[in-house]
Amino acid sequence: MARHTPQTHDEILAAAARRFAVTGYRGTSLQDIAREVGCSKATVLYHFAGKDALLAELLAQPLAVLRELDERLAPLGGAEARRVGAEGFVDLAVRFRREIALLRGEFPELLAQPTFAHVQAMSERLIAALTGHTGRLADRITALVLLAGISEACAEFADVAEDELRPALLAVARRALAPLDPVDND
Amino acid sequence: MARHTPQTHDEILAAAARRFAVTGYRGTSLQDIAREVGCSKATVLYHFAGKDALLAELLAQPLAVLRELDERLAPLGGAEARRVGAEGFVDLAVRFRREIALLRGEFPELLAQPTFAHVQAMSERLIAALTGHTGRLADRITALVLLAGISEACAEFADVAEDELRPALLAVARRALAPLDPVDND
DNA sequence: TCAGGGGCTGACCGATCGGTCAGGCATGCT
DNA sequence: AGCATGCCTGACCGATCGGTCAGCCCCTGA
Repeated sequence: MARHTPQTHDEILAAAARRFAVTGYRGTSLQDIAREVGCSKATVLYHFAGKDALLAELLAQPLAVLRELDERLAPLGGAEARRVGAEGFVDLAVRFRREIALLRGEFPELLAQPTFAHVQAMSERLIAALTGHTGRLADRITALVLLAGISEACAEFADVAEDELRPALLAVARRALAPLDPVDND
Repeated sequence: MARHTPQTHDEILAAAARRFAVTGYRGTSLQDIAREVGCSKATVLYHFAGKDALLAELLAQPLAVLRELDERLAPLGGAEARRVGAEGFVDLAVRFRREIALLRGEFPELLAQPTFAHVQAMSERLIAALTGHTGRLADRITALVLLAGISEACAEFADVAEDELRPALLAVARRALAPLDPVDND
């Protein structure tokens, strides 16, 4: 039953990603992951400090990219913040749609944990950027509809090719954000 | 500790709605609900057949309205289907945003249960209606962005007044759907 | 040849879950 | 008074969760 190969670490990670994407983080037990890999639950916990460590490793790369977008957005304002924010987030969501899928709906609960507190702060700044920092409620509603909608669409259409998903999402974002700042062209 | 009043049923229901909205359906235990009511867990299960019965009763009304929208949508096509679908769903989401909030992200898992199989079918028909039944992938992506985004926005802005939330969401929906069928006017 | 260590395991732990059950305690009808 | 009924409870159940631990197997290098 045992693989006796040092790549077990990666196999566990891949299996966890698959299971999380189907049944969610909470809905997936270490037993489930172990069964999919073909090893024991203890082996999973030998390679990873805990269930949360598994999730953290799976999310490390997309979170790093999100942080980069956050920093890129910091000095921007108005129409440019909106454009860069929208394009940056669509790109992020499309690239890491499998990782987004495995968070499916557990965003609120998981982000409430102190481990991911900075993520919540970043997403709030992203929403502010998408409004062009107007602070108007209607604009914030629009921005949230886009962020949540794009995330869910990426999770749902995980099997669709990037170059088919990305332009469609960009088009929706542009349409939804279009009238926010009429000065904007391009 | 006991209330000894026949309205315990309603108190449990209200407490469950409050807890579900904060920690989600899965994240809320019968103990949590009982503690909030000030009764024992056994009392909760005396008034309700099970945890799922609690959820079913909380969702009964919004699901009935969704079914009504589904029937209203059945004979429609093209631009009219899109308009009625968008307005109907925004109205539904705004009216029952507290119920939507308590599903927060658990939609996929909960709707996967056979109990809610018809809900999934209805939401697929709703997406088809929002595309004007074109069947194009880009249109289906747009529709899903809207459905998921509006749901999440309603959950997030549960405290915003209806007459502030509804027009903002309708505006986003109209903007996002606008170019789908250029023949459409109004 | 044999010691050492990395990889892996079954057995086990305490906690918590949803749910069951027999019985207590008022109240109201006969 | 006696009985039935509705409401509620503590104690308990089996299942499952994430996580721990002592020890086994096998490969490697001295």
